[in-house]
Amino acid sequence: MFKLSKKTEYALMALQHIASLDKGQVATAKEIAENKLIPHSLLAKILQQLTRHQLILSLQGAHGGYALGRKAEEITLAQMIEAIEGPIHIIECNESRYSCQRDDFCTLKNSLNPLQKQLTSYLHSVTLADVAAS
Amino acid sequence: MFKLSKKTEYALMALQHIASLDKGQVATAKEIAENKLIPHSLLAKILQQLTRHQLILSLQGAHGGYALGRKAEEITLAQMIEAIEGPIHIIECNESRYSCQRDDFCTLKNSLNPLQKQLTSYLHSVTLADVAAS
DNA sequence: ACAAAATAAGACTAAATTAGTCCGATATAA
DNA sequence: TTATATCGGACTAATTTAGTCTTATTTTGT
Repeated sequence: MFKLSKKTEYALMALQHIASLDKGQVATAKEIAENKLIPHSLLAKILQQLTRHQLILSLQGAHGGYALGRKAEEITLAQMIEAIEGPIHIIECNESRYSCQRDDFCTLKNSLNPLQKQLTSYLHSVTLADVAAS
Repeated sequence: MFKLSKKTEYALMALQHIASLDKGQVATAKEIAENKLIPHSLLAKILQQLTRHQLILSLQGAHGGYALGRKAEEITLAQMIEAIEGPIHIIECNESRYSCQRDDFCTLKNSLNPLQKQLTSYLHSVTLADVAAS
């Protein structure tokens, strides 16, 4: 499927939420889950991934929660998606460690290269600030 | 995953192959399968789908096979992908019959609309002629 | 008429991915 | 020291994708 996963959708919703916080505020996984109707323990996992990728930062313990890791203008859509789904390759043979029996004659990779480039350059050009504005 | 399925890859390979035929020639599923290293019975299914969507036309019986249904310049990448994967929607809530509990407050759809539009307009602008040229 | 070579169609199985849950550990504020 | 969080990993269930198999139909050539 040429589609973002539910996890990614949830991640984007959560990031929108976190981006809307006032400076100094944090949001808990529970708050976000209730606010956006996302299963709490699934969202918890997603927020952990975003934290590992440093899109957000976490404060542990009571009164803990999440805040943006950097300015919304500096978080690209590409980074958000790739934090959850891994590197974006529209076809499998674009992946780094992929070796294919068709290597010597298959031209699909070349044929779809423009699409791959178009897409990734677009995803790098849109930021959380743009996404959150809507 | 933000990726084309194997079926779609196979479809594109097959279309490239068929597009390269001389006028009046047809290619059998078996030929294409051997040429592109695609499982024969899977490819057979894929070619049937492409036929139903009229991207190619089939000649049944002995000496039968497949040929392009119209000029390569008139077959868009969008049509090829959608013949196999169905309508392209980067998020689920863009789908026609999707109803969502978050409808009244979720802005994700709006936020990602530019991406959806960018992508589909690109896919409609590229044709099999472009794809086959590589 | 009949055999051979194709496509057509649908049921079916297996593998992989996605979605979601649960639990025990750790961190921190009050 | 208790309550409230995040962290991390194992686990299960559901869905999608990939691929197979079988039977029927179409068409050509003999």
